[in-house]
Amino acid sequence: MGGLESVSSSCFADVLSELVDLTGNERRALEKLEERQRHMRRGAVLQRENEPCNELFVLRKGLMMSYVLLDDGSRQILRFHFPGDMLGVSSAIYREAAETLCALADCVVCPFDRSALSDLFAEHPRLATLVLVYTQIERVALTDRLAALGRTSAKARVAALLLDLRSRLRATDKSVTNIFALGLTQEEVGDATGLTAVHVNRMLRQLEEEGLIAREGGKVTLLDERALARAANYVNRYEGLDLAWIPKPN
Amino acid sequence: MGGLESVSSSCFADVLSELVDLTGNERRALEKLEERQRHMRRGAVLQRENEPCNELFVLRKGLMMSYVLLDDGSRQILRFHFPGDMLGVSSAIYREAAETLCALADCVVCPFDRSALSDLFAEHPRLATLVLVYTQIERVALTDRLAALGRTSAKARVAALLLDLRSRLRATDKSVTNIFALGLTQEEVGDATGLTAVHVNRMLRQLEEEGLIAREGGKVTLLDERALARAANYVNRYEGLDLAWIPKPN
DNA sequence: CGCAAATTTGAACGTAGTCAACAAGTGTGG
DNA sequence: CCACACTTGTTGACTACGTTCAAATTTGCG
Repeated sequence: MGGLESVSSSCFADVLSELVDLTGNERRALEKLEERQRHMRRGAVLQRENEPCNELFVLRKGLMMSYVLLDDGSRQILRFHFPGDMLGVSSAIYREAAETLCALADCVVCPFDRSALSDLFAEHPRLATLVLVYTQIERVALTDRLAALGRTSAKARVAALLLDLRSRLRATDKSVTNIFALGLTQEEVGDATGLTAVHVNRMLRQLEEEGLIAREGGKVTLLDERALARAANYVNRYEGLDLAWIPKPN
Repeated sequence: MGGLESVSSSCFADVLSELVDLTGNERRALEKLEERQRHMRRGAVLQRENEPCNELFVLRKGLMMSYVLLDDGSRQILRFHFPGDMLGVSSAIYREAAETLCALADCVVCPFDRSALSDLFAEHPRLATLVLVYTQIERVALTDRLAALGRTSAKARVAALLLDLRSRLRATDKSVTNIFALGLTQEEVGDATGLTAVHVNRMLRQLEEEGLIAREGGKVTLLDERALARAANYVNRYEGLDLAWIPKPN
């Protein structure tokens, strides 16, 4: 995908360094979390809801999702995960995982022990603050989706998903423009937006008929981002941060 | 409400000490976050969406909620906040608040500066881990609601709200039984569950007709908690924790 | 007591779900 | 290379859950 990728030894450090400049020591400490690697095929499950989970992960390559199953068999996708994301933090505090982690494409993940987190914080308190900041950005993304599911139309939710996926794809791959492969089935889009696959199909068609998007060969083109964002109540949560209060490294 | 309340000098420390035993030093450090107090009347706004927010808060007394407004004017309540909760963490990382914090009853809150968090983590790394654990319990509660809004019926959402409110009330006040005042209008229940006030009313009536709850004088009685939990896919997220990996204090 | 807010109920409507059938891809093994 | 199975996408007809609108009633409170 578009030339050489600079392969850092810590994907998570790359994400955090978008927030503040990291010191060499901090980088090296983060690299320890990604010493081990595990390859996964599309469809493979890394962690299953209600099963013991002793590890956390950094996603190094690929695309994953976390979801829960309700007892009528329906599925709610909670979050899509991109390279550099830390996975399984919320499950790590329970005896049994709160959500399932599943690969949507061939992936590379780096597993690490829960205690590695406390160790990290003990030696690098500023990283503790940054990890908290990272999890809170996720929290705001989750509450945005909560509001979307609770209070917006089917069309708005689908539009919001398209915008969000595109901007998160671009965060890891600058070459992504307004045309991209979404890499999800309509069923998966439905499970993320709280809709049926049938209705997702209708909403995509409607967005297409209104000239907001185009579709061809599994690729989506965002034709009118302004109108999409308006239809979707979309806010990019990676902008507008204020981290000036985080102390300089010692 | 039911006798003398043990007034600790840090409500948040009380919450964390449900997770692990705190040292005297840790407690004293947490007390610093609650040195200042501010009283608020029911309906008062502590922080408004899209306005600058320089502070975080610990809720010491009362009941609050956080919500967002969509541009069609509808409201989504994100979370109810009880004594001992830390508020405004996610907004503190932005220049402008991501959500509004509003008092549902007369409240006492303790404001503190964002930098107090980094300072706390620098001196007490174990508290950094505990704060992370605290925010992740909240995360799981949010994803439970995300799944409820996306995939469950109106009746299930209302039932889940009743169960959740009761168990969280009881967490701060052990005298709460299966009968309690919910302290919310049906409109507020609707804004939390993604329903209209009218439909909330019908769902409450239906739960009543089915013998799952009783209502009288603004108080709700949970008559059949088992059946309610079944109807609601309810999981108590304050159980099942595993924090044995957190190191002992030095 | 009198007013405003909250609750309750009914009727009509509309968004999204369900069910079903078919088309278009996608991958596999013969 | 094709036949086959299987997943995914597409479309239509019908259903139903929850909304909207409106009006009456109850509750809380100054």
